[in-house]
Amino acid sequence: MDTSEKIGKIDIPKKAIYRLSIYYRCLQKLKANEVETVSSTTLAKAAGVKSAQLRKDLAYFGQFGTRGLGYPVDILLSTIRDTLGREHLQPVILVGAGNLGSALLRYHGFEKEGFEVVAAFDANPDAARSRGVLLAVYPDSDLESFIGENSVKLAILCVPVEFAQAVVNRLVAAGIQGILNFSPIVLEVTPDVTVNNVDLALELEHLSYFIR
Amino acid sequence: MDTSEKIGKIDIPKKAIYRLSIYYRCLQKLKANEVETVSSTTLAKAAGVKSAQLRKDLAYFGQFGTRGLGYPVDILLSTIRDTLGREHLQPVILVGAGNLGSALLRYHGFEKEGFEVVAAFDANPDAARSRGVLLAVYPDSDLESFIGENSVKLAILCVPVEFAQAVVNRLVAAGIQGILNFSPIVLEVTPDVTVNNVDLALELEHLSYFIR
DNA sequence: AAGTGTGAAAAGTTTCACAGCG
DNA sequence: CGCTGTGAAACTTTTCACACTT
Repeated sequence: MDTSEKIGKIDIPKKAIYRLSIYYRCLQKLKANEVETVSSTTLAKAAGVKSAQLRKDLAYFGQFGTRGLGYPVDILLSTIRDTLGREHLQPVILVGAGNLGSALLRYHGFEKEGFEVVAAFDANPDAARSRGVLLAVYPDSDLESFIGENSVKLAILCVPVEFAQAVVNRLVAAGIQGILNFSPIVLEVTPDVTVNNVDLALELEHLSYFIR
Repeated sequence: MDTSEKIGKIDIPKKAIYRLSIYYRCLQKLKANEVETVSSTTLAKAAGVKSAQLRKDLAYFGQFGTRGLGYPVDILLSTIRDTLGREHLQPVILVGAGNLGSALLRYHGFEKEGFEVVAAFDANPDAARSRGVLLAVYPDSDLESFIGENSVKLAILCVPVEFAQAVVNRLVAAGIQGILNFSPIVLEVTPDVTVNNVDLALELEHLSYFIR
């Protein structure tokens, strides 16, 4: 029974999944430098973790290291890509093209890492367009039909905090399964939906505790 | 190793400190509604945690609940504020007023939560100014003197990834103790400096694992 | 010799459950 | 009675250390 009945994802620690993304970045850099093999010590140092942790993390989803040698960069890259579900471009929508939202649209950090923001929505599309956003900005009434027709599963949420929960309810009902939430609020969703909170003021507050 | 003294902050779990900020927000809302007392069950629900956890978290830094009644909103608020080191406005600088950086300057999420972004720095201040930033944008050569003269301890870092480590070295040497880092890179700092990473693409990647 | 894979110990967190106070 | 404060149990994650493979 300890041989996992639970298929695939179930028992990889959540934090290990975050680290997988970090490893992925480091491996891309190595590959760009035409490195073919890397040891757990070297990769761990680049990723800012302990080598034992790296080995354990990788072991969660297979054995592909060679003892005495290290890990083949190529194989690790494609395995992590598959594990993270990044084989194909994931379409993403952005809801709330206000100050922060339209900034994110002009910022190309997502595209660089292989996510395509396919559309933006706002209660007032014209205002957003005037903020220098090049992407199509639709009225939020089009949300449901767009999500359905384009099978979008991921959404970035930047609406004002007082509207956040209501918009989330609509997103979830329309089929969104993952939400990157920038509003400082605890969102309620069904258990099959994953919410990731990015709360900038909270991060600063946290820092402020650690400075003396 | 376990030389852990009870000197002030030392042994509150790190995750509890994050939650403290969340509780703080919820309490502010309660106070705005003129609620005077709140039970652990109610506050916990608002914060999205279990009531036992809330009680344990609060107990880390004192006892101020009244059995049978709950916690006094006012006292909790000021205690958390003190614990987080938020008694006084913390000045913050922003380094790298490019796309994301200047967006954050126009976004007022920090000010709303009581942080004052006092200055911005960029290798090319004119370009930043043209992005509609109202705050003073200084050339990055002024960093060290500004930090020294204004005793700034917190910095938001939005420079391109290839410059990030070099800029951080300068910030740390100049006396910065907490860094909110938006570059997708693992920064090396001395142990007395705290780095908080906000890696937007990484958050999306993480979500992408959980959708099926 | 170099470096993975992994059980087992340690450390860190959360949850339980209930005594005890107002 | 209602609700806090908290030891102890349960669970999660990290680290250690070493057998084992190339």
